[in-house]
Amino acid sequence: MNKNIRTRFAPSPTGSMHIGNLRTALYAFLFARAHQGRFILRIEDTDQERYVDGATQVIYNTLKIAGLTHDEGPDIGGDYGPYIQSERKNIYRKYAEELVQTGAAYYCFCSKETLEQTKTEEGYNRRCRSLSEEEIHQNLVAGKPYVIRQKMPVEGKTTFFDTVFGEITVENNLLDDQILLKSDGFPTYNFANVVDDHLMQITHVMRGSEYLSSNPKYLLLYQALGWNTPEWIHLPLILGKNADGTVSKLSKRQGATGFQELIEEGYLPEAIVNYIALLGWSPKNDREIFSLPELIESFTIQGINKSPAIFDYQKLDWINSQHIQQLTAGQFAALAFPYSQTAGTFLENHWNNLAGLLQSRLHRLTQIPEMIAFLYELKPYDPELFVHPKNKSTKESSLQWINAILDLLQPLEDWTAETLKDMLSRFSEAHNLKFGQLMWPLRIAVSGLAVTPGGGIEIMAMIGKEETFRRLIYAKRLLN
RNA sequence: GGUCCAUUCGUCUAUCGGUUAGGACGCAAGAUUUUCAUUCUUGAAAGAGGGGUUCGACUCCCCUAUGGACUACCA
Repeated sequence: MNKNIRTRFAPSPTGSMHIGNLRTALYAFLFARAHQGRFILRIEDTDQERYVDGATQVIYNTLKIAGLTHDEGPDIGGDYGPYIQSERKNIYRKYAEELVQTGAAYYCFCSKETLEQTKTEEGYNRRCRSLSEEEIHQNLVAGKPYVIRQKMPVEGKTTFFDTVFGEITVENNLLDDQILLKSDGFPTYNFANVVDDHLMQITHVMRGSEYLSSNPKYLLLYQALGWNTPEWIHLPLILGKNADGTVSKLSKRQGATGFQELIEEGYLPEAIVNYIALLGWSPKNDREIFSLPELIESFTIQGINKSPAIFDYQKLDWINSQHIQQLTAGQFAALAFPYSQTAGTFLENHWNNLAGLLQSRLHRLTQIPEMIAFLYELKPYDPELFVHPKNKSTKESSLQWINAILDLLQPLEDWTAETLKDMLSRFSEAHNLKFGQLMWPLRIAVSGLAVTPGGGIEIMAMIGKEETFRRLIYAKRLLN
């Protein structure tokens, strides 16, 4: 085991944290932790136009909530800082100039407009490759804006090795002279990334496979600078399913794609982490439910898959329900309570009881309000609900039993689930009734719903005697 | 268009030349439960197509098809 392993997560502060980015962070984190290595956070804010205020804070928050703690970063420092690229501006210039000196890069004075116009011409962006020393000098002293471009070899091939995808070879003449340093003095991602990964001594570079096709350029850059290359580990993409059944890069249209949005939809952070870990990685056994420490224990590079994965909300729902059920009753009650805040004090008295009923039937915390709304207010319902063949329940039998129950419970003082259960089961025995035949109409009457958290007795106990009678009488009228 | 990559049930995946191709979500049926849910049992459901290599291919090679990514002074 190599204890010097260093991985990094290098997001751009552009707003919300996309699920795909979070998964990249997760894998880099898991790999570092699994090998007692270090996990570094670096902010790539080289695009002045896309900068979003407060976005860096979103990154910190997301990593924190997800449990992906970093060992070095802008907020906590480290030996290889600064960890924000905008604060490293002159570092990139130095290396870019060095590349110009060694002939691996060159000044380009073409304006964006000229390039746009000549886009169809072959080699349109290589015009400045063959500028004479004199021309370059003149342009420079004239203060003409310029960028620095990487000079790609015109012949031969470049081959690199990726741990997941294997050996990949491309023809050098297909590589374009990408910009390393922009005219505003900032580096491009393509350059800053290479420089920083080297300077920060990153040993394993993990990133989405959308970068696979530009990797030859990075290899050439490492070679031109005389640096050793890191191990490249490209990750399969996460795709989403469209309404028409086609598949494309996961986007808003297909549902929540940001970590924060998923949290708002009622998913637990540990469930989201668990699910995205499984999108593109497999533990090679049948296990599916993992905590973060368990993921660290199981994670291996060999388990990373090559083919893209489609984000499936149904499976996320299931994983979320599993994590909800693993919560202790106390944890769940505390977590779920804010979602129950739709009405007054009545609920607080029964909250623990109700929470217990909810815990095993939830996929998302946000389902709580709709599931418990009937407790506060009985909505008008269809009397056909009383009909349930499996419980031998008809509208006639329902009316009969509701009448009988009204009489039976009229004198009851001790209105608790235990007593109710006791009285009702004795009643059903005495009348030679299947319990369901009695309970079906009761539950419908007190809830007005076919599906409820808890059975009729629990509901009756929670809403109290007075409300129970009010609802039973309402049902009676409905059935008459 | 060009380049690169990918292709096992609807979805996530296991299989690293020899398996009745396994698991999970979802779906269906059944059991349990005072309903629903939970839990349990069972079922339907897959190697894109065509060529090779091999005693033997899901697995290796080639072609085709399909899908995706890249092709920015964005990352």
